[in-house]
Amino acid sequence: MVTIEQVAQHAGVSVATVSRTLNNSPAVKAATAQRVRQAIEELRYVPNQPARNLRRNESQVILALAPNFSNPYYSRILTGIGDRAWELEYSVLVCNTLGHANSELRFLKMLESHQADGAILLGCHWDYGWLARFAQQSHIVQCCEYVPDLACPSVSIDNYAATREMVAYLQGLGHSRIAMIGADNQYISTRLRRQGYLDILAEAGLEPRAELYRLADAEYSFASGLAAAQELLAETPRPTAIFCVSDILALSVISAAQELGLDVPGDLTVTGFDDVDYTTIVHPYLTTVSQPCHEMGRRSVDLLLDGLQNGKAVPSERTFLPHRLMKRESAAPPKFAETI
Amino acid sequence: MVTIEQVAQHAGVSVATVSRTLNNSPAVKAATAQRVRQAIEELRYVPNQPARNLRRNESQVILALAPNFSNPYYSRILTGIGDRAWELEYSVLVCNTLGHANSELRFLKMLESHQADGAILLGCHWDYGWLARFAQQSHIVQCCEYVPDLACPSVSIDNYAATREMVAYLQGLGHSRIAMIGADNQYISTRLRRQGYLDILAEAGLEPRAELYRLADAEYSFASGLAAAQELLAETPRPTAIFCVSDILALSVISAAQELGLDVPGDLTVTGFDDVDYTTIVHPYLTTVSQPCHEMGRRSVDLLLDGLQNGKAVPSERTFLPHRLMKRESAAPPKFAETI
DNA sequence: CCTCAAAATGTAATCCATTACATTTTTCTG
DNA sequence: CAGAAAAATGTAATGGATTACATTTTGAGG
Repeated sequence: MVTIEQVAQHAGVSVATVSRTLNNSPAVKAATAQRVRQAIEELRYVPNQPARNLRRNESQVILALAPNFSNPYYSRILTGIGDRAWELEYSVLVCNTLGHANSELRFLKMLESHQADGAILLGCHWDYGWLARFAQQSHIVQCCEYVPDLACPSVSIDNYAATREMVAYLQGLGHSRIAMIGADNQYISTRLRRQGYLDILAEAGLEPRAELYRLADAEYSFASGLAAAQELLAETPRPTAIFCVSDILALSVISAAQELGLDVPGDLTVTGFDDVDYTTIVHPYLTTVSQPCHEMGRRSVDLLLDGLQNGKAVPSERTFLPHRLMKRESAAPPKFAETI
Repeated sequence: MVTIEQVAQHAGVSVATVSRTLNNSPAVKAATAQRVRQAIEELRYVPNQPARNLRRNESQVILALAPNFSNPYYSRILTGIGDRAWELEYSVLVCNTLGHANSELRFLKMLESHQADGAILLGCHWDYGWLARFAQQSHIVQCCEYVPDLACPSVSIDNYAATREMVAYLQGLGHSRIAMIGADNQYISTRLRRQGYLDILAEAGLEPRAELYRLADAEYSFASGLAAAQELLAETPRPTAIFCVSDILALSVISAAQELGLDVPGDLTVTGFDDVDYTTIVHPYLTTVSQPCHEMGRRSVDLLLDGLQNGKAVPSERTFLPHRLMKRESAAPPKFAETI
């Protein structure tokens, strides 16, 4: 292995000069730098990054913890993170936690052992005391979700506003019997969407009915969506619209409806959330809320590195990025306009 | 920061003893180890991993290069890689190359700079001389794809056999006008699937016709599949079955068919490849070839670490994992059985 | 209780780069 | 051209662990 020492010898300078040349220090004379660069070239020297990092006490690595990056929603955010990190010459360690606390803990310990400089958390659990500790001691940014009272910057959309907008849109189409499929998890997005749904109903003078609010499992699985949909569609009178907190759930509702011979959107309006790829693969194309996933990922990186470089700027700044209502084919006015 | 020295002092031993305790050396007396562990506990000491790695000349990190991990096929393999690495206490740096040569190169350079111990390549490009160099100097494993004459182990399914099986199945259903949508890339899988298709047609005494073989773009995009499908469906006589080299392409064919008022599988049989999640979200459920993605990922890690530990075992061993024909709804006998 | 091998522990070199501080070289001024 | 300031370079300490080798401790056997 070629070391900096050998380069120094070959170029007839000291290791300090080689190091300075490597780091583009202005203190090196152009001619000397040239000689050093040539030596590097000739010996095919590649600096040992870990050695450098040890000395500088940094790793140039950031962690990205996600429950499951097979989920296209997360994978798009991770792509954004990866792209931005690439531009800034950082590496991203992607950690599939599967929502397991011990996975999250083990990955976050890499911060303590100096294997990573900071972490971006996508939809991680926060019921553990140790997370608050990490947030204090390390550089952490939350993406998609955030814990309200955690001193830790976050990037997300305004889930409350987006939900109100969507449900208001459905009301505007003439729907009044609007059901919702939420999810059995503690995410702030889930809570805010539920609140948005309830509030806008209330504002329209509609009593929210318990039988029109169902839960899918924590991971928004297709199967659990199917079950919830079947229950909702068995109600009489049937809801004319179902607002789902994820696109997969919306697809499961469409599937359940078709199973019953119902036409979407003719007999039933269905809306999703996130706007992942497969919302426009088969008809009816899904009416949904589009999140700027890629940008959210990029922003998280910027926020994290800001903190790393300038020493933890604003501790718990909340960044909300704009969402977009994607009006497509799965939502239409109800067949028999109801009177309110 | 707490260092090993402080632990040593606190426990009344030397740094060597602390280090040995950390690494579970049998040379340490049980009582001493106990004292050391207590000191570690009390001082909340966490070893500096980069320092250790520098000394040991390893990083405990492996690279996983993928063209695009938003693609569910890759993301499932990456999940397998991540899971196995997690078990073996390795970290995985996931690199989204987008198929760009300079991205691949920059990531692979992390091997030279000792930031990673080895790399797993998923469907990367191989037209560059430097890749052969890396394969020689570093520990690399190919997953999904492989370059025939590269001395580098690989894990994949037998694409040739799988394709023959699928096309034979279609022939068995009574199809003789079987079209294919391939992809405009140099992957060995693409080549082998094409060859399998051509060979089995030939063996059935059927002249392969150029107008029944179309190409989607290199990334199997939905849009390019749509275009190819439209061309194929405009042929007269129309093919009765279309074999696609990816599930997304198959979905695009179904979409194109429905646009023309054709029923799948009534009027047209469509098959995919890979068996990603969304093959069973809407009807008709896709008949396709299932790849053991998760296991392929896990195997790649094992193969890589074998090489790392035992110093490059079998240089270019090819591992083929079993695939499975998933007979579902999108394939059926042709409506008007043709005579051969 | 002595001797000696085995077991346990310690000392110091090592991994490879960065950087504070010291030293030399260059440049500029009068 | 001397002398001082500025620029360029060098020396050696440093980061935090591992480990070869040296040393001390322990315990068995006589």
